[in-house]
Amino acid sequence: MNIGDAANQCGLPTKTIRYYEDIKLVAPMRSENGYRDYSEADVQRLAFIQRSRGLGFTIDQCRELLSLYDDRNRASADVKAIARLKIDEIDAKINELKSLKKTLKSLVAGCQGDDRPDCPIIDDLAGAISTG
Amino acid sequence: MNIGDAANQCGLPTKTIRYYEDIKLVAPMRSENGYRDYSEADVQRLAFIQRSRGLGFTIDQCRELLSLYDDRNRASADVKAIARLKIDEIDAKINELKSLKKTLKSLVAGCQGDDRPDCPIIDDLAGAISTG
DNA sequence: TTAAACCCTCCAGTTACAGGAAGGTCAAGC
DNA sequence: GCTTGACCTTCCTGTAACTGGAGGGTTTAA
Repeated sequence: MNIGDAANQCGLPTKTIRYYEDIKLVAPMRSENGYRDYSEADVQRLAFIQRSRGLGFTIDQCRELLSLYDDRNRASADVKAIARLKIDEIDAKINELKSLKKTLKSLVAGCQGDDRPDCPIIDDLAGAISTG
Repeated sequence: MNIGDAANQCGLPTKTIRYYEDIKLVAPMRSENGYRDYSEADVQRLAFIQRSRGLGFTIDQCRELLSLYDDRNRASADVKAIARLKIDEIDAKINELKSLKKTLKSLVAGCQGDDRPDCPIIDDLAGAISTG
């Protein structure tokens, strides 16, 4: 099938699919007219990538997952390890964001928020010791 | 002072400082030998950016904050609004990550994690209906 | 005088695509 | 047979916010 139909089936834009071919995640056949020709397996592979990306895996992690997907003898422990790593990454990111939020909230709480120029947020960013 | 000293004082790499000049966040004088020459005000400005970036503000938001920092007649409400916006963005990102984490955790929980190929994580990514 | 430690500009690479130009192909309708 | 529009192709550029490196000039200390 042509790239447009493949795109409809896997839920990825054609641009993205061509990009994935560029970086060698998928390798469809070519028709005589030069058009890409996707098999069902190709589309499933694309859908696999789409879901993995949606879960926050990077392209490199997708590549690793794909090689496990391809490997009929893989150990499920290998897959689990990658997923666990991702969970740890997500946790770290969440904690970082929480800490940022806390700081920002305390700055916002200390700011009058009126039409006067007095602003502890700016003072803090400028390096002054905030009194809040 | 030269860029190296400025870098030490504001906590940014020289590469980054030059980049900030490129995108017109700071505009130091030049010495006769062509070297950048930073005033105390320049360094404070750089430190301001460094703290803002550290709090997760984008460069564009930093630009906005800087214009408020420069404006002695600004309303603190304007600053507060930007900070609030950032808090909302952070909240959205946290929620998204939490949801991803939840999905991944349930997948990991369903996976045996041994040396057998049977793996519900891969099955799920491949689009099969997981039995877990 | 020479070596190290600075400084300069410019170019390429990073991540994961998106947008657009310029052109070939195909199916439908007149 | 011809045109129109919807496809498809490749190639180039841009995004965010830098980082690394090449190739070269300057300053400072020994």
